[in-house]
Amino acid sequence: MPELPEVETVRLSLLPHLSGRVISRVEVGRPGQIRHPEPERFTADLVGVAVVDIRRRGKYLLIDLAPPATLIGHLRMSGQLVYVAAPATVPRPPHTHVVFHLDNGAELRYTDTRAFGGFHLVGPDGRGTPTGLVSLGPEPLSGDFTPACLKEALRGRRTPIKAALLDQSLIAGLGNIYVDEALWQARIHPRRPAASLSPAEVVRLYGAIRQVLTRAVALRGTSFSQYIDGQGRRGGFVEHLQVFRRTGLPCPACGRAIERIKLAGRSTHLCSGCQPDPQPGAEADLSKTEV
DNA sequence: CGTATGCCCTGCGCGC
DNA sequence: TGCGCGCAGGGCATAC
Repeated sequence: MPELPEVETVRLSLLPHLSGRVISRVEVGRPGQIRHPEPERFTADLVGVAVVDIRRRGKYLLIDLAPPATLIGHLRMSGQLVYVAAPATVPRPPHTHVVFHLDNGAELRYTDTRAFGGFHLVGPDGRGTPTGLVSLGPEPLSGDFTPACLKEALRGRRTPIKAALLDQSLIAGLGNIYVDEALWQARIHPRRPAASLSPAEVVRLYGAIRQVLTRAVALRGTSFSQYIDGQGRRGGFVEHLQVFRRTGLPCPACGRAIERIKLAGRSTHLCSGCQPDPQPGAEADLSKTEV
């Protein structure tokens, strides 16, 4: 599941290959993945267009083009964007929904088993920009993001801190993996109301978010079964996960078994020793959701 | 406005 | 062994 570190890794791995390349043809095998404009116009408008740069905002990949336009991609759960230098020698994987042919004979292939991801092609007027990108919160790894920013984002929110951190309009780029990891590192229970965090806890959480994301980017993200970067390589952060997908294994800090609960509609991993429950009385309700 | 819920989609793991 | 069911989950529309 590509989150900020995985999308950043895809960006870095694609940039040297795509920069300056011209799109010669676009194949769309599954029109539903083209979100804007209509698939016919999408493919027509991209022919003869050059790639100038690749940026990232949250989990969105922004491919800047010339003449001026931006190809905006989102990988969602299972999307993969892979550069293939010699397409004739590499069979297309199943669920390859979009193929961008380049002027050097290479292909940029978009593969997505669950087909949640997709593309927007947006001109200089910005029409067709995904609503989630318009309302996206601050970049957690930018210099602008400070503990005061985090405190402001959480202000007045009664929703669980986990749900707040997953809300892309509050902070950009965090998903299920890195939220669980950051909350564990900050020793904060995921169910704590967002606005109830003390100033010291906000600072701890801020540091944890920055550190977890920075390390994950350095290790080229986390791979389970789906995620690979633009060259088909797997991420190295899996071995550094402390709680995520480690239900029943000992907490690296205290040795207590990692628990798994359901929260904000997401599976949530935590250590009840290191992350004290805000409502210990809700024990009976919790047991129903624990796995 | 803030918060909660359901849907999109496919592969996989579980239970019988 | 084989089948069917339910879960997994990011973002967005919709409802309250």
